[in-house]
Amino acid sequence: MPKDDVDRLARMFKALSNPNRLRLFLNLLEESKLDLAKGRIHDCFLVKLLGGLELGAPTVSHHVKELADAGLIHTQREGKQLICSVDPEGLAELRAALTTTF
Amino acid sequence: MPKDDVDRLARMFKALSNPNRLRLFLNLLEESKLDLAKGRIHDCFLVKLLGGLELGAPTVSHHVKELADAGLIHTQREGKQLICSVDPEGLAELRAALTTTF
DNA sequence: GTGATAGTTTTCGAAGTATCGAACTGTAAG
DNA sequence: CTTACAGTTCGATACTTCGAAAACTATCAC
Repeated sequence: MPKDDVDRLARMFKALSNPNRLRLFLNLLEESKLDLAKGRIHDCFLVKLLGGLELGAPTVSHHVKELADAGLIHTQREGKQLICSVDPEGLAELRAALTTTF
Repeated sequence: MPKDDVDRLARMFKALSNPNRLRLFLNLLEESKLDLAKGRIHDCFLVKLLGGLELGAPTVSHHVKELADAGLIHTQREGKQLICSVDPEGLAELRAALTTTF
């Protein structure tokens, strides 16, 4: 595998290496799953993603940025709120890297 | 997902978050794949896994320990050498966490 | 025993990370 | 215009991590 690919992969894994950040991502993933039942990709407010994590606003903002920079989630403003969604391509890359005939 | 599970997952991701360590793991994964053709789980010397990585022995030793502690690989001594193999359960956990109906 | 090989432990400095509080920037509502 | 809300940026602090050098341990060959 080319060095650049390994580096990008490592960056994704790093984004998931912090428990709080991982929780954010898993919550979003779970929301996406639920929402697929309704036939569309789900978007989610930040507040909703926190789900009991006791973190300050600046910290959350930082974590969301890390996930976005790593290519794992997508964000967009909608009025006052920030809407997050899982980036399907990033997720697919992760899964592909871990998939073997093993 | 329970906090303990999230923490253990985060630890696995952290083990893969360093490019050099990720390369070690991917090399081992690749070796495992090749060897499945011969019908057994593959073991591999450290030296072989390095594959051009320019790292000192202490650094490699440290990385291997991190991967083992995270539950991603299994190690055992064989004479002078250390034999590494992928831990199938750890790998399965990772994959399960990233697998959705998404 | 000696020497060589393969890996480990300890320790260090440089660099990076997590979290927070305070101050700031939109955006919507009144 | 003012207030409140949602998130961001900045700066500080405490902590972690990567990689290396030096010294160590364990194993094999002689």
